[in-house]
Amino acid sequence: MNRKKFLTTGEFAALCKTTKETVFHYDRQNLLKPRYVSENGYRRYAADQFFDFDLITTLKDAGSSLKEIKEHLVNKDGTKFLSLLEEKHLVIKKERERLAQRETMLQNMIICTREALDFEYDKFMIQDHSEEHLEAFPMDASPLDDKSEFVPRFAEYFEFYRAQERVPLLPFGFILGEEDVLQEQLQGRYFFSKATRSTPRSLLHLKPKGKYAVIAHQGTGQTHNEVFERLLRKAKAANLTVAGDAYVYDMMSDVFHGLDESYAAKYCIQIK
Amino acid sequence: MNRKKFLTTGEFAALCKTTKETVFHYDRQNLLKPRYVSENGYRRYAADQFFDFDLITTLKDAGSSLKEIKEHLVNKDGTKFLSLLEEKHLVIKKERERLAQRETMLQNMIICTREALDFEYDKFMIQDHSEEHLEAFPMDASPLDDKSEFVPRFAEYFEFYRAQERVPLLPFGFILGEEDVLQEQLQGRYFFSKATRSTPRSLLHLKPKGKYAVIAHQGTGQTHNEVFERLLRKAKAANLTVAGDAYVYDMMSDVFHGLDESYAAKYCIQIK
DNA sequence: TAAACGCTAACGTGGCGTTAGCGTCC
DNA sequence: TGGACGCTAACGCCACGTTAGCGTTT
Repeated sequence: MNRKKFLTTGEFAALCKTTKETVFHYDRQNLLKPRYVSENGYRRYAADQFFDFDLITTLKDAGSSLKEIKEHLVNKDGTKFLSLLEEKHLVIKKERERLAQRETMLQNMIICTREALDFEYDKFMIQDHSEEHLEAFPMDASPLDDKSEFVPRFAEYFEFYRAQERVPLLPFGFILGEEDVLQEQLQGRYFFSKATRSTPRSLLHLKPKGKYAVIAHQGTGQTHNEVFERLLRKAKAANLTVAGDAYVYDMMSDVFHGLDESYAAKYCIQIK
Repeated sequence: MNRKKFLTTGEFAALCKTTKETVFHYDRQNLLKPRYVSENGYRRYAADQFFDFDLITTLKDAGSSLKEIKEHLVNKDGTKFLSLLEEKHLVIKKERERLAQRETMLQNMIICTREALDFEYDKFMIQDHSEEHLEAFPMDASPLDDKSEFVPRFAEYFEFYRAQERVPLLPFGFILGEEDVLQEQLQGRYFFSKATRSTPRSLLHLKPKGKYAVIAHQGTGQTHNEVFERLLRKAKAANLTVAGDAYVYDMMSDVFHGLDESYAAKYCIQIK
C-alpha cells in the first residue's frame, strides 16, 4: 500500500537529488509548478514530475538558461527541441576543445614552473640539449629590455594566436640570431613557443641538438645584460665558440616578478 | 619617437583585448591598479602591466576566482602558485571529462529525437534488427503504467548512475521477459540504456540480432496497453510466434508529452 | 511540547554589463 | 565647438544560497 501519491517540497527535492531552494526557485520562475497546493499553502508534487525535473536538469547541463528551458516547456515543439539540442551540442563540443587546450597549457605551465623553482640561478653551465620543436614568430629585432618598444610587439604576437583561438604553449621565449650574439647584442629575432601538431610548416623551427652554454638569471634588464655578457666571456674563456642561434627561455617571470622590474630567464647559446 | 609611455583606460583595455569595464572592475577589486593616476583622476597604465593582466586572464581561465588570484598577486609565492596550478589542472581535467560525457549524451539524444520525430506511429511492422549492446539494470517486475510504483524505482535506477558520476545513455527503455510477453503482461524486468566501453560485464545485455514485430505509439497508459495487445494479435495473425524478450524503447517522452499523461514508446518483440 | 518540517520575504554571491550624468581632451 | 573619451555611482543579470521569522505537522 505505497499510496503516497503526493510529495512535499522536501520529499520532491530529495527524489530529484536537489535542494528545496532549487524547487522553490523553479516554482517562482514558473518552470515547474507543484501539481496541487493545499489549503495551508503546502506544495504537493506528483512523483511523475520527477521526469519534468530531469528534463530541466538535462537541458541545464547542456547549457540552456532557465528562460530558454521555460520557452521549450511552454510549447513543447519537437523540431525546435531538436535544433536546441544541436545548438547546445556544438557549444559543448567547442567548450570541450577549449578545455582540452587549457589542460595542455596548464600541464606545460606546471612543468615550466617546477623548472623555474628548482633551477640553480647565476651558475654557468655546459649542457647537452636534445632537439626541440618550436613555433617561431618573427619579430622586428628589438632589444628585450625596452618595455615600451617590446610590449606592443608582444601584444601583436598574442593577437596572432588569439585570432586562431589558440594560445602560445610554454616553454616560451626568444631566439637571438647568431650574428647578434657574436656582437653581444641581446636582441630578439623571433618569439618562440612550444610547437604542436597543428603548427604550420612556415612557423616550425627546430632547435638543434648539441652543446649549449647555459645560465639562468633573475633580475632587472640591467643585470640581465651583464649576465648575458658574462655567459659569452665564460664560454670564450673555456675556448668555446658560438656556433648558432641563442635561445632565451622565459622562466615564469609573470609569476615571480614583484613590484620591481625584475624578471627571470634562461640563456642558452649553441657552442662548439 | 614612440614615446607613448602610459596608456589610458581605454587604450589599456584595447591592448588587453578586453572592455574598459573589466579594467575598472579589476581596479575596484584592487587586482590591477594603474601605475599612476593623473590630477584629473585619469588612470595611467604602463605597457608592461599587460603581463599582469595576462596572468590574471590565464589564472581566471584555469578556473580561479578573482579573490584567489588577488591572494596570489599579493604574496607572489612560486610554490603556492605551483599547487594552485596543479589543483586547477585536476579540476579542468574532470570538467573536460564531464563535458565529453555530455557531448556523447547530446549526440545520442539528437539521434533518438530524430527517430521519434520521423517515426510512423501506430503502424505494425516486421523489422530485421542487428545486435545491440545494452546495459541492463534489474527492476522488481512492475507494470509500466503505474507511475506511483514506477517512479521511485526509476529514481533508484538513476541514483545508481549518479553515484558513479555517470548518466544513462539513450536509447533508454525496458526489457520484458519472454514469459510475461506470452501472458500479455506489460511488465518491466530491466531498465536498459546504451552500453559503453565501461559497462560492467554483470550489466551487459546483448539484444539478439533477428526479426522483431514492431509498433510505436504515443498515448496514455491505457492506449499503450491496447497497442501492445494489438501488436501481439497482429503477430499471431501473421503466424509468428514469440521467440524471446521484448524491448520497449522510450521515444523521448519527456520532450513530447504535454499536460495529459501521454507518452511515447516503441515496442519490439522478438519473433520467428 | 519539542523537533522537524513547511512557508514567505529579502538580501548575498561573482564577474562583470549597462545606464545615467557629469567632466575633460583634442 | 563638437564629439570622443574619461570618471563615478548605482542598478541589472543569473541560478540559486542564506538568513530571519513565522506557521504547521507529527
